[in-house]
This record gives sequence, C-alpha cells and structure tokens, in this order.
Amino acid sequence: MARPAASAERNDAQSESRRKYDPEQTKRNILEVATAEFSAMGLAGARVDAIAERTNTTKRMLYYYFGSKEGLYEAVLDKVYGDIRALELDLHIDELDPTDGLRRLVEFTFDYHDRHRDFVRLVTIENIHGAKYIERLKTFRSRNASAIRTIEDLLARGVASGAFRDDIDPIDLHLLISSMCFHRVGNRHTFGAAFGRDPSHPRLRARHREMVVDATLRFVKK
Amino acid sequence: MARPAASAERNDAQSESRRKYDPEQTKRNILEVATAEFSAMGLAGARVDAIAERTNTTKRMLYYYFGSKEGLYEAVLDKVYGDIRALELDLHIDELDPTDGLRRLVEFTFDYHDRHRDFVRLVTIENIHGAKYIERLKTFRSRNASAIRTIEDLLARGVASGAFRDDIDPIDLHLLISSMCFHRVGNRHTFGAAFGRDPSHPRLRARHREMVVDATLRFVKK
Amino acid sequence: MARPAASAERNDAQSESRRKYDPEQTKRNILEVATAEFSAMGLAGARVDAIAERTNTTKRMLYYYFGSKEGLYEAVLDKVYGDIRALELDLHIDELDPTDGLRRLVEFTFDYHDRHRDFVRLVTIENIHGAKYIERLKTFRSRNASAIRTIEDLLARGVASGAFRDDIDPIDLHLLISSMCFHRVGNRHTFGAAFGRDPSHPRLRARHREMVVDATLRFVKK
Amino acid sequence: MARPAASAERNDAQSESRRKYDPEQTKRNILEVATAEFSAMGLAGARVDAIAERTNTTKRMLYYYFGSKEGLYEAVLDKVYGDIRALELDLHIDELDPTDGLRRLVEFTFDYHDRHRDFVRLVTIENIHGAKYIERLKTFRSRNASAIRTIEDLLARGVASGAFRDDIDPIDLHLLISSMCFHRVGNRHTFGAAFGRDPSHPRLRARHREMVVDATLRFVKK
DNA sequence: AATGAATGAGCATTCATTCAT
DNA sequence: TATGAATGAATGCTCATTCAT
Repeated sequence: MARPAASAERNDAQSESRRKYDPEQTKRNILEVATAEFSAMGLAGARVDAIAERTNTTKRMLYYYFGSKEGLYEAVLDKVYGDIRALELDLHIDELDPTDGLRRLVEFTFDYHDRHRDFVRLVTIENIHGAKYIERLKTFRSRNASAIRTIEDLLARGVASGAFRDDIDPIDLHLLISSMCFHRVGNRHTFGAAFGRDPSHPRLRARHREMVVDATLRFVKK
Repeated sequence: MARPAASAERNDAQSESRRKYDPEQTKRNILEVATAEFSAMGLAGARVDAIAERTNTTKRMLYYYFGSKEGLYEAVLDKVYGDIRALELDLHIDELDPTDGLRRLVEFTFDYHDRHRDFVRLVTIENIHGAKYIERLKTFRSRNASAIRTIEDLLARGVASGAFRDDIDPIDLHLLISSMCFHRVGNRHTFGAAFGRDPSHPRLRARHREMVVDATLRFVKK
Repeated sequence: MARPAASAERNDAQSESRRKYDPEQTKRNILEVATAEFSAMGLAGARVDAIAERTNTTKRMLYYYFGSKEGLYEAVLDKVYGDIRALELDLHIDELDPTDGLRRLVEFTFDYHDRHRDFVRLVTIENIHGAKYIERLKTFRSRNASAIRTIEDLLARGVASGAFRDDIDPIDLHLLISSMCFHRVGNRHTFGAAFGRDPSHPRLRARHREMVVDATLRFVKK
Repeated sequence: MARPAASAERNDAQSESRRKYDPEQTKRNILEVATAEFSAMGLAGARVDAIAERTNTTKRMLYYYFGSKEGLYEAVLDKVYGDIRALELDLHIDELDPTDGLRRLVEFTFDYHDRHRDFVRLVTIENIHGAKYIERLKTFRSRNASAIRTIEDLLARGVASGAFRDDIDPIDLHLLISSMCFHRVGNRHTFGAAFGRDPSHPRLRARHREMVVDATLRFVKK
C-alpha cells in the first residue's frame, strides 16, 4: 500500500537496503502499517501494540518518531490527505474544454475514492472525532483551496462559453461530486448489507461512474 | 428520540415516572444514553462506565438487559435504523405525481439526515466495522426493501407518464439520493475544516436542499 | 441423584405432587442441583445463578432457605456426609467373622466411593478450604466415631481369633482403606492423563477392588 | 521451592539481586507467589490481585509473562509436577535389591508428599477441573512414564529373585503407593476434623510411614 | 411462598506510555 | 539508534446478594 512515488529516494535504494539504521525507511514503514491499522480500526480501536508488531521496529521507535498514538494518527492523516491533492495538480484540467474538464475531474475523483479506501475510511474516522486532528495540520486548508480553484476555473469557462449555468457555487459543486464519489465507498458495507449488492463489483462500479458523471453534467448544464 | 410512553401505558404515565421498578423505562433510558455515547465516540471509543454514569441506573443493569457492550450497540443500531424506515411509510408518496413525489422523498431524506446526526454517525461507525453488527439484525434487510419499492413505484409511474428516463435502476437512484443527503452531514467536520463553511448553517442548508432536489430531478428527467 | 430414603415422606408423595407450594420439595430440589454444581465447580467456582437456573424455583428461594452460598454449601456437605455413615450401619459386619467382615467393609467402602463421585469431590473441595465448613456441622464428629467403632470391633475379634496382628490402630487402618478407595476416584483425571488409563473402566475397577481387599487383608493378617 | 539461581548465573548472583530489570527473577518471583495462592485457594478462588500484591512487581507483569490467570496456573502446574519426577531420577533405586529398592521408593514418595503440600493440593485442584490444564502440558505424560519404568524394573527383578509375586501390574502398584501417600496429606483437614488427629504430627507421620512401607511390601511379597 | 428487577463491590484483563540498558 | 521490561490507570464484565411487588 502507498509506496512512495518520490524519485529522489529511488537513487540510493540500493545503499539504503544495506544500511542498518535508516530513519526515513523506519518512519515510512511505521506510517504504512499505521495507515492500515487506523483505517481498519479507527483511532480508538487501533492498538499501538498491533501496529508495532507488524512493523520492522519496536514500539519504542514509534514513540520516538511520532510522540504518541495521536501524533502517529495525525501523521497518517497528513500523508493520506496530501496524496490526493498532489495528484489533482497533475490532471491539467485547464487544458480541456469545460465539459470535458469537468467530466475528467469527476472521473478522477470517482476513481481516486474507489481505489483509496483507506483514505475514505480515515476521513470518515476523522469526522467521528469532529475533524479535530486534521485542523491541526497546517497545510490542510491551503491544499483544499487549490481544488476549489480548479472547479472555479471550470465553471467560469463553462459559463463564458454558454455551456454551464451561472448560479452554481464551486464549493457546493465540489460537495456534490464528493458526496457521490465518497458515499458508495465509505458506506459500502451497510449498502451491501441492505441491498445485497457490493458497490465495488466491476460492473456496478462502471455504472456508478457513468451515473456520477451524468448527474454532475446534467446539474451544471444550461 | 425515545418518546415517553406508547398508547397502552398512557393511562398511568404519571404514576410511571414515580415507580422505582420499571424495566421498560430503564431500558429506554439506557438506550437513549447509549445512542449518544456510541454516536459520539464510536464503538471502541465508547465507555461503558460513561454510559452507566449518565443513566438513572447502574452499569450492572446495562449488562442485565443488553448482555454486553456489543449487545447494547446492536440494540442502539436496531432502534435508530427502525425509526427512519417507519417514517418513510408515513409520507404517502404514492398519492403524489412522480415529480412531486420524488421531490418530496428527496426533501424528506435530506431533512431526516439533517436532523438525525446520531443516525448518520452510527451508520458511519457501522461501516468502519464492516457492517457486521447490522447484519445480525434480522429485520434490517426487509426494512430497506420497502424503501426501494417506493422508488421503484415512482420511477415506473414517471416513465409511464413520459416525465422520467427509463434507464434508471431504483437502487442506484436510492444510492445517489442517499449520497447527497448523507455526505454533507457525516463529513461536515472535515468539510468545515477544509472550506471554513459549516454545512449545517441554515442558509447553506436551504441551498443544499435545493441543490439535492435539483440534481436528482435533472438526473431522472427525460 | 440422592433421593430421600425417608419413609415418613413417602406416604404423602401423591398429595405432594399436587400441592402448589411445597417447601420440602423445593429445598430438596435446590440441594440436589447445588450438590452437582458444588461438586463440579468447587465452592469458589460454583455460581449461585447457575444453581438457581437449573432449579424449579428462583434465586430468591435459595437465599430464603439457605441464607447464603456458604450456607447452601454446608447443607450440601451435611447431606452428603450423612448418607455414607447411614449406610455403613446397615452392613451388619458384626455378624460376620473378622476376615469376611473386613473384606465386606473394604468392598463396601470401595463401592461407595466408586459410585459417589460427588461425595469424593466434595470432600476434596472441603479439604481445599481447610475443612472449615465441615467442622461447623455438629453431627460430623459423632458420625465418624461409629465408623471407627466398627473397625475396632473387627480388629479385636480378629486378634482374639488369632487371625490378625495385634499392633494395628483402628484409625490408621481406616485411613489406609480410605486412601486406597478415595484416591483412585478423586484423582482419576490426573491419573488418566498421566497413564492413559481410566480407573473407572469396569475391568480396571474390578482389579482395583481385588487389590484393595488383598492389600488390606495382607496388612492385617498375622 | 524456587531455589535461587542455577549454575550459569552463579557468578553474578550478588549483582543480580540489585538489578532492576531481571526477567528471570521476576518470573520466578511471580511463579512462587502464584504457587502459594493457587494451592491455597484453588483456580477459581485465587485472586490475580492477591498474587500481584505479594509480588515484587505489578499485576501487569503477570500478564506480560503468563498471558492470563489460566496461563499462570498452567505454569505453576508445570513447575510443580516437574520437580517430583526430577527428584525420582536421583534415587538410584536400580542399585538396590528389589525389596530395599521398593522400600526406598515408598519412603521417598511418602516424604515427598508429606513435605510438598502445595504439590498435593494442586493435584487435587487439577482433578476438580478434570485435569484439563495438565493435559495441555506436553512433557506431562513422558515424565510419568519414567516413574512407571522404575517400578516395572523393581517388580521384574523381585519376581526373578523369587521375592515378589508375579501378578502385579506396575501402574496398579504405583496407584496403590500414591494413594497411601497422597490421601493423608490431601485430606488431612477432613481427617483431622473427623478424628481429632492431625496426620502431620511427627509421631503419627512416622507411624504412617512405617505402615505404608509395610502394607506395600506385604502386598508384593510372595 | 414466590419473583423479576436492581445493586455495589470486585474481578480478570488491556492500554498507551516510559524506563533502564 | 534501538530494545525488552516495566507500569498505573482504566476497561469491560461478573458475582453474591437484596429490594419492591
């Protein structure tokens, strides 16, 4: 899960594996395991011992690097929230016409949630805690601003071209898209229990993807 | 939540509150407090002692009636899930024309989620646990079937009258509506943290309500 | 288990079964169930709830008649110790010649232990508690005296007839016989685990019976 | 019980007692205290808190090393059962002639039970639990086999020399000896209560020791 | 005589965290 | 940098017993 995309670290990958003590590697390892545990069990349900056990190091190191269970949880949140926004920047939506751009953004959002259940679960968990941990992350707010700017730009261009309505709030639209992409992943278990359908089944997923795109475009279209 | 007494008990409602031994009252009291605690803290985060403390009885009674922490959690789920489906039946949507009926169903769904944060949180929590507790509840599946039947009927009538598209799956539509109603409540904390907006603010709520109805109708309309 | 031998109660057995409230029947029922529970679980391990559940009455009655868990345990002890001594009196050993009498006494002792595992277990349990409950039973000591008197008489007659040694203490002999009869029942589980043999198997029991008689007679013979 | 340190640790025995972190010492200490508690109170009657209190460490360490109350109880059983069989091997009974060897074995068995009341009580307790804990100990069965082999050898040599009967089963003989040695220790409280005699009184003990040897030899002799 | 409801004290166990090496 | 050992404060749960009816 969540292997580092970073190129800078790849260069000394060989020497790394030979080193006996590698703080960065140790931290990454802890974070990876912790992400799985927190996302699976929640903050209260997660066990520090369980995390430490599946790590290459000991419990002590976990405290050495992250200070506390909560500190580790925050670090996990930080990493996981960072990933999605970083990818959004790579989409080059501004190079597409408004409708295609919006379609692409929705599809990306849909796919990202579909593939990153850990992210979805952690957001869910964070909401149970009133988002108090995520508020501590300094970069959090600015990151989201960029997502809104993308939508703002799309809407402006769509309105200008006469394709879109002119009464849509970009944050509202973001919420609408998020809702449809998030819910079916985050609540797939109760959904499955209620209707005997697994929303992550390929056929259903494809249909849902179409539906979300369709509903979004119909909503913004003039 | 937990309205006082049903019809049969109505007569001695006054004397009831004075009685020292009243199992139903005791159970209701425990359930009420437990709903708040579980919804606020999650299953793992909830403390049996905390629940007992805010109860009129002792911790022992909690085990006397519900067997275990998990048993109590299941009882809470049962009660909370039962409430929404019961209300849906009172809407008499079948008496309205398809468009008005669908609008009414969406508004009801929106309002219910908006007003019952406990319900939303508990569903969220249940999903963290893979829905394993709700699956134990026998009545769960049949309850949801009735919700789908309502939508099915609406769609059929809308298609017949030429107002709606004929390629919409009722469960998909249910998912779409749920998504938009659920997400803004369940994830309102991270949403607020990200965009500095509280989605439960009256003005925003009214706008979201309109948006959800609008998006739904545009989606089904021919 | 342990039906009452008493004749006085037999007369109104019919009317008894018709009566709605029958204290004696209730007490007997409780005692029977309690004997099984205490002998199976020990004093600390026994559960008042478990006893009450298997009874025809409720937990309250158990306290009504026996005062406490310990009181009930004492009552069980009293009943169970009373049974064996009562039977010993029926043997008419004094009518047999010393060797035959001794053989008969040993066989009776062997058979009694073999058939009354509850008795053996309760004695065992009582010893774990330093015999403090049995000491409270007034009749206990006098009952045992009669058992010794039987042996004393046997030994005296055997010595007189020249069949037995004259240096044997009757209490020592009682201990010797008890040891051999008690141990194989009381410790049959560890014995079975250690040697893969179940000492209650019919063939083994017969052989042990022979052995105990043989060892006893060889010990007292001149 | 629990003799200080084995050979390897001998050198720093002094510094050891000063060390704050000494797992072996900690474990030994817990085991020692637990042996006393379990043997005095039984498995159900024993209190984890009571054990912890009399220890040099905390309750937590008890779980750290032994996992659970039952795990600790098993560890106690293992230690206590291991001790007796180990000592038996030191007797060099095979170097004595059959009669002297048997006498020596009986005396050793008598003395061991007489001196190790904890062992006797724990066996008793284990039988109340159907020997289910001791069956989990892997070494248990093989340990007992060696005890039987000793008796087998004695009997064979005695039969060969014409001193012993040839119809005695070694396990039966083991049971006979155990019975006489075990019972007077395990049931000394009820015995004392019944006859006003304490079987552990020196004079009585000496007489019983003679009696057991005598009864055994008379039983096997031709 | 009989009962379901109620209780406080206690019980085994777990947890996040820190210490000594 | 790294680690096994150690800990105090809870945590979920049970028990023998009593109350109100």
